[in-house]
Amino acid sequence: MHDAAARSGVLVLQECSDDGAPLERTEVLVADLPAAVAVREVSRPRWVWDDTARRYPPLLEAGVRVERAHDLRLCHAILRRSAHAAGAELAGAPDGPWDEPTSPLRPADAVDSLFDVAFLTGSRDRTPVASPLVGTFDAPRVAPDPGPLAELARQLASVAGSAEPGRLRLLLAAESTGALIAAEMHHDGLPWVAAEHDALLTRLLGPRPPAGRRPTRLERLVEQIRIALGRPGLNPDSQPELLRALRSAGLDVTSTRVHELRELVHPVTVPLLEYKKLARLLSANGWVWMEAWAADGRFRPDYVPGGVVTGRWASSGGGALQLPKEVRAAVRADEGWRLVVADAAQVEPRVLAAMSADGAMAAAGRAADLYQGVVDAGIVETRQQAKVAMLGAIYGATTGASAALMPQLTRAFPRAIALVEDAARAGERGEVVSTWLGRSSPVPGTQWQAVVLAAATEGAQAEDAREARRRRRDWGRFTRNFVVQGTAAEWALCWMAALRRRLLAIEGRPHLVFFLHDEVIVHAPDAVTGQVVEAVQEAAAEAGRLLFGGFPVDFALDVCVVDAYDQAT
DNA sequence: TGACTGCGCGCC
DNA sequence: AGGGCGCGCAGTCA
Repeated sequence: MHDAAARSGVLVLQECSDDGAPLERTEVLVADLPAAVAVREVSRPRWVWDDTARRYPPLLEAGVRVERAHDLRLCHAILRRSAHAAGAELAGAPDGPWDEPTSPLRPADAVDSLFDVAFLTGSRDRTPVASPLVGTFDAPRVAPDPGPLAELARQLASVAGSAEPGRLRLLLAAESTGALIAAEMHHDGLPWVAAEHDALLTRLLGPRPPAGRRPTRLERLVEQIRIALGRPGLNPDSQPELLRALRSAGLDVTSTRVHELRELVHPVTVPLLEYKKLARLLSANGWVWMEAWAADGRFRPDYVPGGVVTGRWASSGGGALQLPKEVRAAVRADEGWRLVVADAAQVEPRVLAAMSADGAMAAAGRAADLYQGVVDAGIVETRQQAKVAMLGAIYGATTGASAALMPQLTRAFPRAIALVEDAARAGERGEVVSTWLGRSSPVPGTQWQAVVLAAATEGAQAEDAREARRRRRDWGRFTRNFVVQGTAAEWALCWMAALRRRLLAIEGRPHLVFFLHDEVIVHAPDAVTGQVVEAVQEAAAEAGRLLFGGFPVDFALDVCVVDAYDQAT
């Protein structure tokens, strides 16, 4: 068990000038956190706290916005694993309180904790100085049970002593800003028109039925399915039951998947496919979902920054990152406001071109549509081929159309392909790989190692050897994808952070309301949508420069200004 | 009854 | 036998 006090109520303020240099020590005793944050606005403070997901929501409730932060929990997770900082004390430490997942404070608890607040400024040598509230602090010695001050010292030391301090600093800043944005987007919410959603459900499913009953449209489809299969009591929601019924009707299927059902010629296919589609809509985004997640005119998902190993965000509850296209009509700007929807085109190939300094691939990306650029360069014949080949290279396809195109792709983009191949080989050897900014892959699990070792021992069974090869290839595909997906996530974080900073300077408080890996939505007053579009574009270019400096890779965006999300192309 | 797993499908 | 997720349901087991 960890000391709860180590995670409670402590936070730090490192004050910086506009260019990021630490300022002289100023001392503020903080008895009221919201007021203190407001007071510091002029001097670009960076708040250092244990966990944005715990600290920021109550501040937002109090009407306070934080411009910059350092999230000790998220940064700890990155630094502990980063190959660039492998020599640091953080890297070898056993699991501690900073490795625990977040657990948001209830607002009432948060208010109590405000009185535990410590205040800290950074001096020029980056040595933290403790406030009187927490006593004298000898940086960078590490306490056995590191509280936030000791943890900050460890992190700063870890970065400073790393092989890539500049990249890691950018990564930690981007990750921390992402955490701020996640909390703000939850607070502000995605505009959601329940009446629109209800109309859409009613049109597709029929009127809302009493609890426990199917909507009329689904009920009718069930009847047709039962008749077509000659099974009066069939429950199409039960996969085993449905599979048995299909097989005893003489259909040669091994699962109930849509792509397999689509191949069948039988009266059941049309109603069954329709049923599956609508049943999915009902269970994932039906009336029950609407009341749970979008009841007050805003959809407020819980975003989980850093929730995916690659650095992508995850979400918890509400399926925020799987919002189906068909319900996006319910996402509608407020009266007098619009939605600026921006989608970054083919981020992963562009990121790969920049990481590998592959000039030919970057040149193909000079076109707004990178895949078309590949076609125009005469490398493949159709856009579809270009897309399949490129994604296959990034995902590690070994068969089919994608694999067949690999030789052409390798000739055209030798550096890019070498980068992903190297990442795959490293993974197969059990090595760690890293993104551009230094987020590293996990070491393969002990099971993986055991299998590979077992297969390498004298007298291994053929079966075991096959299994080991398969596991190795699987892990290689994971590490291959990790470097690209992870770097794309870093680009997206920088894009969003740069955009957020620009939005703060625009009248009328335009704000981010949605983020989906390579797509953002800004809710903006009608009068400033032009400025917002410009800000989105500038932010994309800035993100490219931040990560890749002068390397000439374009990050093309599709941007549109709409009333409702479904109008976005 | 609740915890867990596998399936299938939504998103990128 | 292409990477990463979350979720709801059915089914299973304790």
